[in-house]
Amino acid sequence: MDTPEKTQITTSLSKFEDSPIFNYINSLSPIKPVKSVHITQALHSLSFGSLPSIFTSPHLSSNKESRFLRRHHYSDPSKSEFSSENGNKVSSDEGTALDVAQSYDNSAELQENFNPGASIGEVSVEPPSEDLRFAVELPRRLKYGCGSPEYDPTPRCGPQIDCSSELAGISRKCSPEREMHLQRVYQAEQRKEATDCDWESLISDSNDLLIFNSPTDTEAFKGLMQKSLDLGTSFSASLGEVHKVQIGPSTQPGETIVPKEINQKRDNLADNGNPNECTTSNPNEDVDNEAVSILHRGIRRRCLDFETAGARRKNLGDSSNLTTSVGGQSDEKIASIDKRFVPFKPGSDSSRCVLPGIGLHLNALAITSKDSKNVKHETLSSGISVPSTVAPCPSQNSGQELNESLSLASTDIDIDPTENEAPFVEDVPQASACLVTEEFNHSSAKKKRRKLEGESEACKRCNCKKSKCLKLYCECFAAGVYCIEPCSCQECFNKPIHEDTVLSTRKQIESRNPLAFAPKVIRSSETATEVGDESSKTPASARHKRGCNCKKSSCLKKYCECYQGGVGCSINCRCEGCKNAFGRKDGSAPAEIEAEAETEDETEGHEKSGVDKISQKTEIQNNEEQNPNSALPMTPLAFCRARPLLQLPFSSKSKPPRSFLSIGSSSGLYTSQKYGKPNILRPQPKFETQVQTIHDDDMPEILRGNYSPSNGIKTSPNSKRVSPPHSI
DNA sequence: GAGTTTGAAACT
DNA sequence: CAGTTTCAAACTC
Repeated sequence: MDTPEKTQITTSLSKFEDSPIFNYINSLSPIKPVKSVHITQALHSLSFGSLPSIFTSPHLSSNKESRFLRRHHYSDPSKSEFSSENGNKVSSDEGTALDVAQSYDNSAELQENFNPGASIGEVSVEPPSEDLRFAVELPRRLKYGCGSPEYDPTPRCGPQIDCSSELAGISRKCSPEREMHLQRVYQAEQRKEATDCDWESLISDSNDLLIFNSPTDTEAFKGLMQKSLDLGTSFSASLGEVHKVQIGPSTQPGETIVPKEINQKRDNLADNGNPNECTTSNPNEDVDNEAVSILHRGIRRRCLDFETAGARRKNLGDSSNLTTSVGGQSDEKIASIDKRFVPFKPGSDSSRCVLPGIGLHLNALAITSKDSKNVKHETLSSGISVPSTVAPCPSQNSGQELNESLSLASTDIDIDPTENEAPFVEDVPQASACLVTEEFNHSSAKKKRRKLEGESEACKRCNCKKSKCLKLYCECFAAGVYCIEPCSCQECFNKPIHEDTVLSTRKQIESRNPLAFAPKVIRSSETATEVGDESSKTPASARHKRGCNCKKSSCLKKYCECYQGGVGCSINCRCEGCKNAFGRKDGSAPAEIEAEAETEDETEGHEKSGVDKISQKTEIQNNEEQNPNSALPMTPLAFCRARPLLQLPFSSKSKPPRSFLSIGSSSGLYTSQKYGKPNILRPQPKFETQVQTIHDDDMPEILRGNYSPSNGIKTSPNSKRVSPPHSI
């Protein structure tokens, strides 16, 4: 491989030598050089290897080239596309040229090319400033552009090719109205494209599912998915550098990003258009950047989405890494991968249920058998920590039927083209469902809710009337997710529209109680691993963070958070007459409980108070198990204290840290089981959430190893409320 | 579906 | 920190 590539490279280089001038000329004339195509092809085949070795920057160039090559490939030189591409081509050439000669001229040309107006072709009309804006708003347009009917739907190689050119055109038009229009078109087009590309279909499906209100979200997810495909993530970084170089040191990072995104998007569009066909290049690179930017946006809007996306992202990244390792990846592999991801994919996932992952403490608490199953599937299949939100949130498409069964089944079907991937899919639908549109009737939502809850609590739906969904009374808010359609809340402020309010409120609450949004139930890894009997295992391994304060329910009803979470009561509980089937406060086994319950009923109240102390000792030991945190906490905190919503802002600012992403997933009910580690966290709730997330993403193995509660726990057993470790 | 019960969350 | 109030879920009818 190498040798042939080198030879090709040499040839290409020779050509490139000419490139500077050639490029310059090209820039002057809209007509594209035929050579470029060949070169690009050669480069394409070459892949990154050779060039990159020479320069760091080359990676970018190489990547671009590959992209460009594709484009050229697909598009005829005569077409306008080239004009837009010229800039790109130039850049690619530049990369090579830089390597060889690093001529300033080239850099200058490159800058020009990059400039919005740079694309000499027809597209390049816009002033740079607008382009930047464009880039910022980005992906949407790009994609929309592709989808937009205005452009030639009939692509030669694929619709997307044209799209790239179109994008440029679109970029010109930037006006918001245009965007709106484009969005509409885009959505419509996606469906059309679906036939052409599985990817697109998948994505479109996800859209249909509704998770994403805005196309941007979907795109973000797309980006994520694509990201998974990334051949070399390293390239993205290198790209960033390259852009800077090309653009000029003076340019700020933000600025640099814009052009990058644009180019990338263009490329991506082209690539995406025919994933199967085009896959050879690494569209992923671009995607990463895009995805990140997009994600941020999307994330803000829906915590859940973020989490899921992040989780997926990780997953994708992992998978991608595997695939990427192979220099020239076969399209087939990628495609297969994509398919796998697809179900997870942001689009599908996010669309349906929001963030299971995020901070669904409550969710975490209540894990139904289904949930657990789902989780298991996820873990097993992907090994990824995709939070499976239990509740099948009704998909918009489905209509109200949503019922859990439907949602699950339908989602699988709809979303996944690949049935094999089904396990993944299941999770996805649930999560996405939560997000759904508000269109659903509240009443129906309640009914559904009850049904779902009974079976699985995956999606939180609230019925708040006075709290405006800005207090912990609201399950959605408490879970760190935005309210969605199924919610029958009144005067709800827990919506993306009121993001600021939500965030500020969360901060206030956290200031009061840092652990307020931490998962309430901490589960040990043991529980997580086990598929079968959640209840049986969970009680032992998992415990409610703060413990309950039940007096009349005997911890036998859902009024009891411990019971609701499927965990036994612990020392932390102040409950009276505890009969928790999952484990009494005193530590008696569930079975015993039943037998004893009757006798104890009266006495227990007293006993507990008295016994509690006694049991405390024993439990304390247990707590050690539960509180593995001591060791772990550090890592989680380090990652992020983030809570879903709070994190969002962060994510928006900068790429969502993995932890962030993971958080979502981990926090999710199901995730908690998976990760079982949470027990470790117990002592410090915040950590818990964080830790969990961390586990999911990066730390899992470590945590798993650590998770053993054995670590000395510092938690104060007596006080239900753990002193919030001051955050960070 | 309406009303009651319950316990967490919020407030004082 | 303790007591009270508020709130929404859970539950019952």
